[in-house]
Amino acid sequence: MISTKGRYALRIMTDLAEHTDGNYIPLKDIAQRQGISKKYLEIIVRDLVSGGLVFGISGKGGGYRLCRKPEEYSVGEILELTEGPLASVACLLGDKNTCPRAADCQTLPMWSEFDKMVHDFFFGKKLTELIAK
Amino acid sequence: MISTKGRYALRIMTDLAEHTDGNYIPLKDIAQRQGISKKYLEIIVRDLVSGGLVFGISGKGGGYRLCRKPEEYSVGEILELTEGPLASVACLLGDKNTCPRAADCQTLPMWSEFDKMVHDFFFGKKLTELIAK
DNA sequence: ATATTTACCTACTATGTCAATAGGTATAAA
DNA sequence: TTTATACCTATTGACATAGTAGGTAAATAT
Repeated sequence: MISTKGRYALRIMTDLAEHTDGNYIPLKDIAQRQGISKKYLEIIVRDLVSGGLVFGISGKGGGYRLCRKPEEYSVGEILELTEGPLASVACLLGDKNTCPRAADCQTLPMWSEFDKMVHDFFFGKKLTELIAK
Repeated sequence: MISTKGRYALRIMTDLAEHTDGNYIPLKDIAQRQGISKKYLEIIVRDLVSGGLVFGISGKGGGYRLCRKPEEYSVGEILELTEGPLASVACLLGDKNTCPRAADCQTLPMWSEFDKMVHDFFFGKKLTELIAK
């Protein structure tokens, strides 16, 4: 289940993509347009900044801006940055934490197949596809 | 993320499917074979019984048995029974709880598309496909 | 009858995650 | 120097997860 964090992150990104006009967009505006608490968005946008997806500057006239062109972002990288790995089962998370029963597990192949499908879906989907209405 | 409950439920079901020989299979055996605490499996198998997927009888010689033929179970119904709805975002859960912004939401169509893909994947996958090695 | 094996039931708990809120500091422009 | 913004640390209430503990009821074998 995708949490609010990832969903809101996506809405921040689409909002920024739509309101790009050379200026920096203050978070207050995004919060208002999206109807989400600005305080909560601060937490989320921080991840986007530290992950190098958006750029922020302080002070009057400050705000946020995308680092790249909207079509160069995949939904997957936005979700992974804010939600953590998109793995569908814990068994597929770490490389070293592999379950001792992995070799015999009858369900593992299905989880791998599912995981690949999910990964392909979200990393194949570009930010611009959400905006184009 | 699929939790242990759903994953273990699936392993109970495949175990039952593989060890069907006319007799009832005690949970103790399943727990041993699968290396999972029997106490915890009790909780999970209860859902399977009340959901009508398996049948259990008490007493010596008792245990559990599938209600249908293995090929008549989908992975999806097993997961939904034990994990609850497979919805990927809260927005898609209730029919009445629909977000007031649904009509304008730019991300909702993607979540719907994703949801359908997940649903099709798990409901299209039969229990027998996990066993066939 | 009684012992044994099994399902079935209720309750509890430790840990962690989610979805925020609160209150502050630093920075930059007017 | 005021104002608007980003940026930072800490806290909280509610809920879910992943079990554990200890019992009762039912059915079979002896």
